[in-house]
Amino acid sequence: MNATKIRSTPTAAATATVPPDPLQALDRIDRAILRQLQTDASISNVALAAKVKLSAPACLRRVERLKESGLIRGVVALIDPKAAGAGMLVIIGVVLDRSTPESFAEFEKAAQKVAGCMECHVVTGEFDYFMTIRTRDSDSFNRLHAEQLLYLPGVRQIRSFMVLKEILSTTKFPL
Amino acid sequence: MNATKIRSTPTAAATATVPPDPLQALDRIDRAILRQLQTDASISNVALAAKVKLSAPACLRRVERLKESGLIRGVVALIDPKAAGAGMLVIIGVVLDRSTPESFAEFEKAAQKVAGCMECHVVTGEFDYFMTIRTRDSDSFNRLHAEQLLYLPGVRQIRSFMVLKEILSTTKFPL
DNA sequence: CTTGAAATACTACTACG
DNA sequence: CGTAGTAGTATTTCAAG
Repeated sequence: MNATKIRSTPTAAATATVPPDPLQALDRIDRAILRQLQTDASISNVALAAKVKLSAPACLRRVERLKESGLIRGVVALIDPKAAGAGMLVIIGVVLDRSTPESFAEFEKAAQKVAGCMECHVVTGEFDYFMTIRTRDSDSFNRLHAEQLLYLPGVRQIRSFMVLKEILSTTKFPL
Repeated sequence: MNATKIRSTPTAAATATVPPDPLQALDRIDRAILRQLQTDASISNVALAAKVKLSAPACLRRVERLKESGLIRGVVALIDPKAAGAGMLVIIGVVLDRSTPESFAEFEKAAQKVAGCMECHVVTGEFDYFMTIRTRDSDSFNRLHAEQLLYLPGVRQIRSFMVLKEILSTTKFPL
């Protein structure tokens, strides 16, 4: 009955400089909503409301609040890579020649334009960047490698890890 | 005017054993739909129809066909990791002790249960697996590392690459 | 095989208690 | 938060290209 109070009445810990875990600050219903929308957001609001045992307007208000709060970053359609003819995934470790701000900036600008680049991250350790690239097959990757990757600015070394099997690839957040 | 014919009249190349590119087999409108839905799928069908200059029913039929064909794998809400208190991303390279089917199977089963594991892939090269894990901060990752990662079955070595900056992280497919 | 116009059923959304 | 009402949308039907 006062489960919703958790949202409206922050605890002492929640008001500290570093909130412990924003997701834990949500009540059971909000978490159920997020679980559902992360799995299938094409569900209608009335159906969602029924699932979480709430009236439609109340449910809609919660969804809108979750969006406005920024917790829900967006609602998107996911395309199946295989069906789209890009069944091959390659993870690439990149080492730059020089570790200067200009070198990093130049590389990042170019990396984002690489066809099929899904992720690009600056990392600690023996690599400067990790990128993941979706492409069709080894032929198309070889072409991409020879024509684009090897010409990325400031690159000393590129190491490719071909993905043989995708065990897990999710956008879902643990709740 | 016969742009739509591409869908209904496969070319000789498309009937070959390996279709060249399923996305190229789509007409301009289907691609516009996919572009929009990959960016924001919370748009109403009438608004989408207006954007692609089609009547609402025709637009809806196309969307449904794209879903039934499997090209659209699903529509989901994306949660902002930072807002969810999991602003830290770590990429992990794993080397197994033995390269036996049992060893791989056992590891994969356990790896999927690791809290915050977003991706897990078998790769070629100096690692057996790459995993990406979302967690809150270095403290929580350290805990995860000590309590879960080090106890994954059959692991010889784990190398962690902390993500310092996420340059690009997209679910969008190039169209 | 696809489209668009009209009609119906359902849903989102608002106002209010 | 829920109920009731209104506005707008999804969905079906059907005629036409």
